[in-house]
Amino acid sequence: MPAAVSANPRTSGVSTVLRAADYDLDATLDSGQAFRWRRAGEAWEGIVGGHWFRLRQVGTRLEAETATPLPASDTLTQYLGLNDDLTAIIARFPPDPPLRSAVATCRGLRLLRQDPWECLASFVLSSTKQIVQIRQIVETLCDRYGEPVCVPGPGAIGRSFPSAARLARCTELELRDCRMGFRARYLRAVAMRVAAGDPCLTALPGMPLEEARAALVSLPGVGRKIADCVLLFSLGFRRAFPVDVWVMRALQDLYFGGRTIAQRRLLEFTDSHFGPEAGYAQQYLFHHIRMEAGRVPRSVRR
DNA sequence: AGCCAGGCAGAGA
DNA sequence: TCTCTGCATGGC
Repeated sequence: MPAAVSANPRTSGVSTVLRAADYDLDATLDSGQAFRWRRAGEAWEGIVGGHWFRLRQVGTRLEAETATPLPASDTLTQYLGLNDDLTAIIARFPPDPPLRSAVATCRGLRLLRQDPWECLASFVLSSTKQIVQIRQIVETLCDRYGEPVCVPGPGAIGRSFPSAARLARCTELELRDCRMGFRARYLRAVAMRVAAGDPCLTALPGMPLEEARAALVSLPGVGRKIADCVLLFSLGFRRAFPVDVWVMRALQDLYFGGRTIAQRRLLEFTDSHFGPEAGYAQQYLFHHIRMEAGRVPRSVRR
């Protein structure tokens, strides 16, 4: 990926320009995969690999500003899924009307490749929480237990997502104080397991899907749905298909004529119907229905 | 004011 | 194997 690098006197960091054809940064960063990105005018600000970034998309140009000299140049490219061949991926979707409609609306949406620990911990916090609330909890957790990160501006400071080892040293009460309720016990237990290397998250991508999923589900507070989020959003398992309440309803409405379907049958369906890029299909469906819901007042929805 | 949120675990049938 | 319930908290 060719990148023009230039000094940026305002931030004493640097700016990079990446090519981002067939890419939708807004959809990608606002589709419930990651919880720390926040809008800053036309741009998005967040932290990847311990480095602060400000991202702005202008057409097929993706401008990335950092506060310090750039980390390895492909860090961001990997994270943002810029190298995914979206045309080939979408060509592998089953040609059904719901997916066509989702692609027509959200084309350019990508799967992120997040840090596995941050992804796992964030989704442990996600159960029966709205996305806005997950964001709040994660921010509090970072403010209190993350490591300082350079950001532009005098006296400003950012925080990394706290490591498993750091959170393993927290008491359940300290975690509860971050407003995460009953999830505190799970987060603490998961942090202790991961800090002890059981499972070793970086070893999971080399395993078969079922095996990696089983390793994640063995963690307290991690079931099929959260495991699939981690498999899909951080470990590169593109067949993983997280089914949350939204996707459940959408699948029943769009593929089963509104009838309620047993969880078992639904998983058999998603496994067989959506093919090798099932995870991408899932994310298109999820983002699509969430955008539609956003435009309709709650009172009009079912 | 009440319903529900990118669920999971344990109990009981 | 399936269904039901408790769990903390806050947006809408």
